[in-house]
Amino acid sequence: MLYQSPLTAKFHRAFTLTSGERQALDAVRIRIVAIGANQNLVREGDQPSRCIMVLAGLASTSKVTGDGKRQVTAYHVPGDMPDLLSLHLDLLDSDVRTVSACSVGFINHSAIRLLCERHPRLAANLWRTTLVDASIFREWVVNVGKRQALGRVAHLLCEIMLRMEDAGLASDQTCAFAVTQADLGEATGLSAVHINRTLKSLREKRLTSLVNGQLTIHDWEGLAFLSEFRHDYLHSARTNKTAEFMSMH
Amino acid sequence: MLYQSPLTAKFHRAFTLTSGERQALDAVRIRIVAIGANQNLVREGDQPSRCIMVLAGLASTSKVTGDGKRQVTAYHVPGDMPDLLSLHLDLLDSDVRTVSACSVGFINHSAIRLLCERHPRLAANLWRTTLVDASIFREWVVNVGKRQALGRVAHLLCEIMLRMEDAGLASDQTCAFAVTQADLGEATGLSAVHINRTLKSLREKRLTSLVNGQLTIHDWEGLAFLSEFRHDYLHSARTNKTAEFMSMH
DNA sequence: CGCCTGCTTGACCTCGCTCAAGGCCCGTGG
DNA sequence: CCACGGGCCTTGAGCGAGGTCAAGCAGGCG
Repeated sequence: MLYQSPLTAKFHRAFTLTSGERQALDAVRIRIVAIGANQNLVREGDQPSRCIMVLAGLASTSKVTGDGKRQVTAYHVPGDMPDLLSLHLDLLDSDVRTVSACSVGFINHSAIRLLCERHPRLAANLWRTTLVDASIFREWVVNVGKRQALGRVAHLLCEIMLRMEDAGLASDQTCAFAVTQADLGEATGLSAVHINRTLKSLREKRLTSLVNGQLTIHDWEGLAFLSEFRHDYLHSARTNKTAEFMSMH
Repeated sequence: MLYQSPLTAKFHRAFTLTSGERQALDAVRIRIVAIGANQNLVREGDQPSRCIMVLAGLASTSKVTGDGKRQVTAYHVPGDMPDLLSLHLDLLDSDVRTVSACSVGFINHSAIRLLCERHPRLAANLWRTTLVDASIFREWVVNVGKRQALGRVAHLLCEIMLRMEDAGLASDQTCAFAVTQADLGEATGLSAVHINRTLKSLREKRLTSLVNGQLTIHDWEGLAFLSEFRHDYLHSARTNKTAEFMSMH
């Protein structure tokens, strides 16, 4: 559908909207801005009065440790709302940054609050998206805590591919993933040098390749096996309990 | 207040309840059960129709990796609702287990849904608690991803102490924390042997001691400095934006 | 053209793992 | 009452995954 609000599109992917919901979503003002790579969108300690929605490109949530190093805790693909949590938490505890050049939308908290008050099903689904985010955080704890380098990187690549597919941005096991090897190090808790050797190994095993910001998975089975990847933690929008439940009313 | 529902107590700690809210909370049926240590409360793949609230003891959320090892992704102190997410996610992606012997309350999803529909402020605050959980997950990613053993263990101990304080269960820098060294290994991504050496080192530095299931922090400043501990990510209930905002209406 | 960013590879080192043995405490049964 | 066994804690020894440092290379851009 042409001229559909990105917010409408996000919900539309999850379940069938009523006309009232659709109208309310389309009515939400979104200020769209283009931003270059490696820029802060919001910073730890900020108290924003609006939320971000990634419309194009790749963003990340990260924290800086005492020695100036950065740990990425999440990547955000188009459709994600990285700081939706600022709706209920007074202070942000992480930075949200662009990784590649991005197009982002800014949505005022007040508009989202109104939406939640008037449309409980939309509220429930926004809550749900933050729960999926939490589920991904849990998997990342496992990833950095238990897997070794090869599986750890492989797991991350599997996740990115599936999430890009869900967002309709992958085809033929290929999607954009414009990260540097140093970026991957920050996300996996490995050094950039070791990321390089790990990617080389994955390439030599003919599992996957990451060149020119394009991720291609040549052997999904092999990569998933190597990384013990189970997609359940992504709670893919295709099976969406909240929508089912609430549409029973 | 005597005979107050644990659910009421949880919210009461966050903000001042209206009498309607209080009545609704007190009316929620909670089935209370005592369970021994190291028991599953719910399992990965379950589709529960009720939520757990920890009333006494220590629980954890964890996942098992292919080689049978376990990674703990969160600890739960009394007042926490470890699987509140099952309200909106169809399948659980983690196990929830008791660590020490626990008293837990079971609350039906239907009761919580009713509460959320009729009392938006309670709904917002439940949402908020899941956002705080997510914030803690993020910090755990940083902890396992970037800090080395000494700081990693120290950071965890700081977190536990603060959360137990928030729950009103710590005094004099001492609280119950009935974990084995193997448990701590599963939570930090370290081997039990190395946990032993790390705790020894923390003991020798006169920072903290963990004996007989009792955690004592002798030098908070020192321990926090060593682990770069910043408490902001706990979004302590004392400053609670949601409650403030919604009571302005 | 020169610089800067990112990729690649080698050499060396170290933090934390594994394996192994011994000790302590406590519950159970002879 | 003591012997035994099983958790859990403790410590030593050796090893290996991954970090650090360093150098060279390729490509894009002012």
